Amino acid sequence: MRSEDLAKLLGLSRSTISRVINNYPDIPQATRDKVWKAIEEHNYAPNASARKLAGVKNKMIAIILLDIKEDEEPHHVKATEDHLIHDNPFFSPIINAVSDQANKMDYYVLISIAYSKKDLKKVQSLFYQKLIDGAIFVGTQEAENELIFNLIEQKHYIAMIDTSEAYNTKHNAIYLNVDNYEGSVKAVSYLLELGHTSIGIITGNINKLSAIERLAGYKATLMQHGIEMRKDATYHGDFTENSGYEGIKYILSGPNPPTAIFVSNDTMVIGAYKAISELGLRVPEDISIIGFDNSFFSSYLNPSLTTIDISFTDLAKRATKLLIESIEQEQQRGIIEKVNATLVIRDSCKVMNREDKTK
Amino acid sequence: MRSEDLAKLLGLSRSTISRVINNYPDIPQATRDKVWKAIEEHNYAPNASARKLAGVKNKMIAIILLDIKEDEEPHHVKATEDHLIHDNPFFSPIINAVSDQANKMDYYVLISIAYSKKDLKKVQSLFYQKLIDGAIFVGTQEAENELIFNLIEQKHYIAMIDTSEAYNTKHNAIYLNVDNYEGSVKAVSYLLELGHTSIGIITGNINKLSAIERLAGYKATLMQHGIEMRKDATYHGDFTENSGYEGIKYILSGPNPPTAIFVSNDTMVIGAYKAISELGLRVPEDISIIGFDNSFFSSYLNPSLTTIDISFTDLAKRATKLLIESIEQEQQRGIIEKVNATLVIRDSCKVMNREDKTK
DNA sequence: CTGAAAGCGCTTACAG
DNA sequence: CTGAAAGCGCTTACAG
Repeated sequence: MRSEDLAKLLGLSRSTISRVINNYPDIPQATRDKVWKAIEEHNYAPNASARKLAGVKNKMIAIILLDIKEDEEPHHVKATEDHLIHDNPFFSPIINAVSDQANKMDYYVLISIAYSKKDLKKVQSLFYQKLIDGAIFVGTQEAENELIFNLIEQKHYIAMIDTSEAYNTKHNAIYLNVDNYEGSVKAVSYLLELGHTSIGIITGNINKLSAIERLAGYKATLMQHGIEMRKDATYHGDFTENSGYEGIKYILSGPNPPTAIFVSNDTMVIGAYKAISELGLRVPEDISIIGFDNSFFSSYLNPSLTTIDISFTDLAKRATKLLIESIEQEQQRGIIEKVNATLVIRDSCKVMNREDKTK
Repeated sequence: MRSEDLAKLLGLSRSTISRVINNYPDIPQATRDKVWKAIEEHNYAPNASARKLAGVKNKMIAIILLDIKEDEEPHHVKATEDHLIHDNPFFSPIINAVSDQANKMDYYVLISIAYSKKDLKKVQSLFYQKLIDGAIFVGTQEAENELIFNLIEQKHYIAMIDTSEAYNTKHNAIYLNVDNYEGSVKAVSYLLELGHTSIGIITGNINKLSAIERLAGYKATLMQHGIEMRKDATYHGDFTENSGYEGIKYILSGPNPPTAIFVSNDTMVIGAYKAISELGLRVPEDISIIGFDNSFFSSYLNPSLTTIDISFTDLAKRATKLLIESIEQEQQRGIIEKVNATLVIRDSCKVMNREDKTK
């Protein structure tokens, strides 16, 4: 069914059909009703390609998940031979939130997962083919910057989630990031409130901004309370389960172990719990543990993990909203926003009482 | 950049540009090279809408996640005020696998999550607008059937994952389902092999095909071994965490509790573990537990859960492959396939030794 | 081998 | 208020 057919059926012209569909004024209610009725009846919908070609907006954005393995593996990602990345705790909430927000604003969402430079070329071509009006990139690394910055310079609308915003001043794009610093301040402050004064840390991969910021928040909070970082309670991990395991073995082997440990992400906590159990110790009775990320599994750990939630849902929604607004206004925008990190209290940290402290 | 511009630049006609892009024969290698070089240089890509309008296929499919709450809540789904469904363990692996398979076959993927009848109308319109060539529906329920069957009759290409295939004989669509029966046969057989002879069950919501089939496999396997189902070791749950909790309390309160329990999905195991812990018992020393689904969290439970894996990845890949093949051949196909369920052995079931048995 | 032209199904000034 | 016509950027018979 084409608009032509519908027009003939009703004794009208295509122009009129088009006008009622596009809500032009100056059309008598009677024709309006007649047309809409026929549209419903015949399941007519204007051909999307024809509309687009005639100048109407697509209303389509893409969400691009990057998992490109040139150097090291990104955060939390374990790939199988098949390149599946859904183990990434960001995956579901981000896609879900983008989809919902876009839907709410009447946009379609194309999903694309890029594992290689070649896949990235395809992403680029989404813009050149004018298939999409804009895109949200998740998890870009240094190596992808050039391609993305090119796109931005070519006046395409782009939002980036969880990417260093170092370049923002030069680029008209939307950057949404986690407030890692604030998150670790909250984590360490909580431990201090519980009465812990000896707090160790297992850091993430210190090449990553997130690891650096989380460490900085830890350090600053301790200093503010007149506590110094202890070398023997600090382990440089890399965000993997195994480094959490090693970290615990290292830190708890000392003569005077801390009473609490800030583990820089939840994935490392899995290894940490294993090591603690092997040492015959218990969480939180013998050692308090706090994580970071509020990964999907953290409430299923035993004991359930007190951690820092960084609402990827919120991040994704805001990115989507800002991107679509920017598209609708036909104006590129340079925006940096940080999303709050919040403490999620569960069962892995205990209150210190006097005996514990003096012990 | 339009093909016209490129043509002028090269002193050729649009026809020729189009012919090299679409790989027509009878074009001298020299012109081919010249054109491709210019295409690369100028980031030219044919406008997708124009191509589509001129008759070239879209190469776009949609993945439709249904979560419509007219009667009861679907399987495993907890919705927040925001309608997010990403807690569903199917979510990530299915989207990821569809995306990867489609990408491999050079198709784009549109994602749509439908929470209401109204959303479903939008999905319908994806077809009418000719935005997509076909779609994969996940988790449809009775109420959505009419709309989907209409689409099928209108010669649209459709695949359905995890839906009753009862209607297949009437409809030319691709149905991919889990072999629930085989899965529970495997679960119960494994318990029998370990030496358990007294095996309880917590069923799922018995209105659902999956719950019925899982129960049937359990019953049949016991019968085959000359064991009868015990009323006092059977609890009718509903796939929720809470019903797992209640089920354990009920079954283990009897005078002669079973040594193992088949819990019809992993979500209920979370509740079951809680109840067992409250009763002061331990898994698997005091009671063996086997689940179903191999949900993302099952390896993080403590002890890690022995369960049945139903590879949604495989399911989704096959559905995608079949759908796209059907689109390419321009022929609707009626296909039903069941995907294997496999046993994943972890730490929640113990071997029965003689003392246990005679006890 | 390659160009001119029709046609895909819309939207939107332009007339009336 | 509404129709006829141009135009969006391609592809593809049709000629040559």
